[in-house]
Amino acid sequence: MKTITIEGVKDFSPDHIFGCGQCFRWERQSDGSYEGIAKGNIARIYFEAQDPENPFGPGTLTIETTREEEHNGQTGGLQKEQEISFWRGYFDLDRDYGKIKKELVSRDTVMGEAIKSGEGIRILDQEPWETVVSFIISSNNNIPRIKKCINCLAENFGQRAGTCRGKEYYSLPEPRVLAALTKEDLACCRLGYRAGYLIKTAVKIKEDGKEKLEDLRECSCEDCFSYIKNLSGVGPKVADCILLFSLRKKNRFPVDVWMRKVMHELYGFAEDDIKGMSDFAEETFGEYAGIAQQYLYYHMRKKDEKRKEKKSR
DNA sequence: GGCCAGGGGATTA
DNA sequence: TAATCCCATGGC
Repeated sequence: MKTITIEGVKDFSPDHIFGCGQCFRWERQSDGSYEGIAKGNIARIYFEAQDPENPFGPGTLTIETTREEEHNGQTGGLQKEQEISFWRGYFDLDRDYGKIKKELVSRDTVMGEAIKSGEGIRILDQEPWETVVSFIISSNNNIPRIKKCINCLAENFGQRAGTCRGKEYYSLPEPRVLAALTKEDLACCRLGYRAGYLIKTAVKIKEDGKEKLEDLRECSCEDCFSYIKNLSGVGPKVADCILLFSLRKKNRFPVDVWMRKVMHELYGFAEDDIKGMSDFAEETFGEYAGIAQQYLYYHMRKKDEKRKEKKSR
């Protein structure tokens, strides 16, 4: 086990980051830490603010990584400096979210309330292939089941990445592995009709190369969108998620049922006016529309939880 | 552009 | 027990 500590981290809450629907491979532990895997790196992470009165002020981010010697994954054998730089990138630590929050609040009145719900949200820099797979599975699906499907894929067809506190971790299968499978092979993962989309997309990515997907990060939004949207099982909503969560296009504004709810309730849009919502986000939030989306999404989820609690009492 | 099937499981009525 | 919902898309 190796421990990395990064000091002076602001606007950081594991609950907000891992709970805002952007990722599916991290699980909350009873002590409030999160355990999961990113780019083949197994880790347990926790955050402690310097001043408990100011939870979103500067604090220490601790990352415990476990890697087995025989495992020679993509980041295997990295020097400590490189490892720190990987996690800094993954947690988007070089972006000043405090400044972004201030800007968003100044441009819009509803945002203030939304940001208060998820002050410590950050957009993770996830692997494109994993994000493509995850969000194809996410279509018309709920988060617990999406997680189950992804874990099942990794455990049955992925590569063993190591163990953390007794739990075995697997990376997601490579495109060439998925491309060689049939719907019957995938039946154990209960992907439903998404299995066919996944196989078709894996064949396409295998042909084009996984690097093509990574290279899209350097391309324009338009080029990214048209390539990603062309994959089987990817419509405009899923494409926007992939652009925002892994291709670093922070201006994308994915509109799902929750966003429709929040845009309807707090901004007064008609529930099916997705175009109006997107245009409004682009005009109002501009380059930070994706980050604004995360605050709004998390805010709505929180609000819904509270509504349910009230009902059950 | 509108409509409906696709899986399956959890939640609600 | 039945209906509804879920971070939608594909195909007609």
